[in-house]
Amino acid sequence: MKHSNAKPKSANINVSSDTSEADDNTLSGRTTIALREAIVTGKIKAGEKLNEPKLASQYNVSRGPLREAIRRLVSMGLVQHIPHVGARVTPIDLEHIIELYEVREALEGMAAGLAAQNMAEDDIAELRNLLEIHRQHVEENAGNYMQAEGDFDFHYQIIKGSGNALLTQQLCNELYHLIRMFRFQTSRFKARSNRALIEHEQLIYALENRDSSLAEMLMRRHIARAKESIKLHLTQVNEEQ
Amino acid sequence: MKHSNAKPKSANINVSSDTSEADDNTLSGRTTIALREAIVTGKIKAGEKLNEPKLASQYNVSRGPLREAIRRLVSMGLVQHIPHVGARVTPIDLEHIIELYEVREALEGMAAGLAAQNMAEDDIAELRNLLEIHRQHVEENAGNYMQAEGDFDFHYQIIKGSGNALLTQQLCNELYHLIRMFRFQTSRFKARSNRALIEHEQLIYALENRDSSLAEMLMRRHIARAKESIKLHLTQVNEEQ
DNA sequence: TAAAGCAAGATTGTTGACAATAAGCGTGTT
DNA sequence: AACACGCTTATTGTCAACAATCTTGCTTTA
Repeated sequence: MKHSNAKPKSANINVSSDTSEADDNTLSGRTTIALREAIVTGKIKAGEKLNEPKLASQYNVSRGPLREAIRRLVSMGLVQHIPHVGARVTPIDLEHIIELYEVREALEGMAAGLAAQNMAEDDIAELRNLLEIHRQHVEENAGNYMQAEGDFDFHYQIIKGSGNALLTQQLCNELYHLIRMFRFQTSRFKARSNRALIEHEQLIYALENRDSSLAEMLMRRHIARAKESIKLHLTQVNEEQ
Repeated sequence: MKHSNAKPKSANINVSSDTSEADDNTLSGRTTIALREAIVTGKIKAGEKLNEPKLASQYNVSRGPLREAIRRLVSMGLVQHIPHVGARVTPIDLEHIIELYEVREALEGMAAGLAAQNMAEDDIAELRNLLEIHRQHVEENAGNYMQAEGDFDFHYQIIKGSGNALLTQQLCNELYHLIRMFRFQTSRFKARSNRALIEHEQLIYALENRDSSLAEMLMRRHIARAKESIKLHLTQVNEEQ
């Protein structure tokens, strides 16, 4: 919720509004969101232990709701839990990231293909607007940060456009925050902004023409390229050390 | 756990052993498994409400562990939960099933492609044994029930062979039980046994030849065909009513 | 000196009671 | 007679205390 202040309004329409979390007006629900954001943004660092009594007093709740929050984050993959030992924030290494991008490639590829079949004309037109906003941002700010969030909006819209609720659930509620966490941890690597814009434009073209297999192929390549880019950057970093 | 008694040993090596559930020696862990099986096998019917005090006394646990079990099943998609209202077993309709098979097509397609690259020779050889066992069962029993469980073993092995832990987690721990629940509810439609055997054999061939794109394509078609078969059967049923 | 065992402390798992919310039912009003 | 309001009851959400388990540091022994 914090980072959305500085964003342009139109680029923020759907990211945090329809994830069915605002209406969770229960203590454990709110604690889940608060804890999740703390972990994703790095306020609680990767590998750090989650001490129940400590965190409970910190968030002004009892251990009950806090435990429930932790379990939900476990099911998202943000936290690892060992019985009778405790929970700690999932430490992410290169291998995890690659696995994540392979799953995204499969899932979002399918989503793009379905979106080409099912997405409403208006929603595709909306994607073009989004693309223009992103283009402006890249030109103005030399493409950092905003681009990442804007990129999410773009993917988000296409996933929703697939019309597959399970697919949307898996990507937007489960894996989404894992991706966010990773991006926060490796936010030093931005690049690929212009390239991504071109790939997004091609994708919109495929959607407009209702070309399902092309849309799927473009999305898969788009994500596969991002994966390769990350692999390259991160292995370089490892070699430096 | 019940159905594994009658199965041949080699076909049961990995289904319920390495899902990291046997070692969850905590009350909530055991309750999760018990409740999950009750839901999957239909002892608790689809759409039925989960009353916490009632179930707690039924499973001889307090409400705490039981609530935790329910939340885990929610994250698996087996149960739906509304704050301050309660939890009920997810009612499955045709649309849900189609969505599930689309996700499987994407995920297992990717898994097959990766398995062609990463799977150990011995494990591929083991698949051939599995196939022969299945073939015998189809011949002997005119292909019912066993085939479904045997089919799982086959897919299970390939998914694990992908070497992608996240992919395996998503399919074998999250979606797997949703598929099982659906199959229990629609167990009247068996068919496709011979066809499935042929498709499995082709898939093994692709894996043996390390042909990644062929393996992916065959797996996707295999699942897409199963989807179409179900769609056909279930729409027929609806028309009858 | 190093390794094994033991004991104290801290942490997680579990329980039953209390508070808050929603559903169902009856009554009263238009 | 139908609708709306409020009360009762059942159910979920939350809490704080208790039990079981693990970790840690120290002592003891080979």
